[in-house]
Amino acid sequence: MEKFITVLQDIKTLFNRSLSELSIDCVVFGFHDEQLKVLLLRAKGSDSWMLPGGWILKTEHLEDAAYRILKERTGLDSIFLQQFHTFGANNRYNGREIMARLGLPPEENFFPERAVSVGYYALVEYSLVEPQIDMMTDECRWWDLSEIPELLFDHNEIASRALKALRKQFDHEALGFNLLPEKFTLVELQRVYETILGLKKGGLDRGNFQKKILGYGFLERLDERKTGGAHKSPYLYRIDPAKYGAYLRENE
Amino acid sequence: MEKFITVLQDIKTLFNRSLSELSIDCVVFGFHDEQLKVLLLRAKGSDSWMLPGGWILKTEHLEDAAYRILKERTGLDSIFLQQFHTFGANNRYNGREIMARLGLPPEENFFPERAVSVGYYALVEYSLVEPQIDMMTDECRWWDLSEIPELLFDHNEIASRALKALRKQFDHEALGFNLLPEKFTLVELQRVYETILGLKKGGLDRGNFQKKILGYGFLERLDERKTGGAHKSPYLYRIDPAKYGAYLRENE
DNA sequence: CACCATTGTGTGATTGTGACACAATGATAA
DNA sequence: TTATCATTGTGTCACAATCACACAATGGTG
Repeated sequence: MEKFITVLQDIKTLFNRSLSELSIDCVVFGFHDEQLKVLLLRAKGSDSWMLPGGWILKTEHLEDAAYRILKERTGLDSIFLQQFHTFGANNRYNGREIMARLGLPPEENFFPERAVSVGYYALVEYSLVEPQIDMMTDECRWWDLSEIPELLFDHNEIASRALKALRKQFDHEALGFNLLPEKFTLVELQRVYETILGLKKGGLDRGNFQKKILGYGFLERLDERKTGGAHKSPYLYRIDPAKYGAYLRENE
Repeated sequence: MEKFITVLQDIKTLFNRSLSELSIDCVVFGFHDEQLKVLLLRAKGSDSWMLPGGWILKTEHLEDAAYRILKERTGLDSIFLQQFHTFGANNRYNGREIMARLGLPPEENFFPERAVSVGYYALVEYSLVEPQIDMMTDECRWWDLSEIPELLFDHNEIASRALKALRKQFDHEALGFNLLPEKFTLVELQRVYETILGLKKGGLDRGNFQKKILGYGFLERLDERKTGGAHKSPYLYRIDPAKYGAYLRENE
């Protein structure tokens, strides 16, 4: 139990430098094994999982806080990050109940009475992420989207709204490559779209998908091909930053 | 100057019952004279205008607070309301500077050091609104969207992002009738769309517009027609709530 | 070196959208 | 009463976008 007392001290120090009524929660999406993944943290000394999140320093821009929190959890600097909703139910969580679930004495409750949380979702390249715990957690790892357990607070709702917002944005913007390495094949990109849209493998017509994506005009076909499969080897593509910038300016 | 002292007392009382680091700002859209309008407030004893907004009671759900604030300004109970962005720049405003602009002594500054604001936009029926001032303001009235002056705080940015969010949502959802009376003609609805999308009168093809809107299947054509024009009189339509509900369930 | 899974690319059918046409009809005014 | 006019309700047609499918090309496998 001593370790919790140290943790409590650390948390209180951070808390005093931060806004007390507002927090940030992040839904970090990754893509691996043809599956959409979400980064979750296991609260210290418990079996309860939660989204990565944190507080906003008193002098810190909201968005900067979100980037900082993500950097702390993933080690990544440049991340596709999108604010999608602010969660303000007055019963979003019950500090004493959470303390109990964490095996801590409820009367020591350090969670603020009430906190509103700004939700962000992030798209990251799975292989570059090195999940890192923070002082409130014991474990940080990827979960399959379909296997997310019951989470602390209102984090299940936040995660499901993030997915909904992501799908909506996917319908209108080209974002899929944020989840892939720098070089990728068009079929890999197609799997990303199928997974996010909730379709089965091959749910999108390959020919039509390629025509559509290439029609955007910001993908650059490399001379390189991906080898290793027992079949014709596909071209690798990457984003042409200049053309992608032009595309964004025209369509945003 | 005494009146400000009373006001300060009232504000402090309210402030103590509310969250201190978080506020709400609302961009209220109305439609009149084939123009999109926004509801603005003039700060007490000054020429500076601002968006209607307010604080969230400590026990109040964020969304309930938004509805309450809108009810206080418009007198309306049932309103189309949409959260669109949370504004968290660390320099969103400077309390002392604002005090000066209001003709108040900067050292009496009662604005909190830092506040994050949740932005909502509302669509209301213009004719039903009775603009009402609050204790911080002298005047509340509609402004033409194109004539919005320089506003206090970051309210110009909030208003312009609200419009952007509104346009985006209009592209994908049928919302126009929220700005019209219960019964309306299809051409009236067309004017709403043209205005919001920034097109000129007739910018949308009448025939195609009607086919598209009626294709949604939730408009009910009444036996009534709108008379008064020196021409063939158009049918009146209204939303069929059951069919609209079904439409929302299918498309949301 | 034949086979296979998959790729690159094309084609024709279907659907959706945009531009336009025209008869029908309230009000207006001779 | 009736001709006129602006506007409405509705239909047509061309074009573009999307969809479903086809087939030759090819890297690895056995």
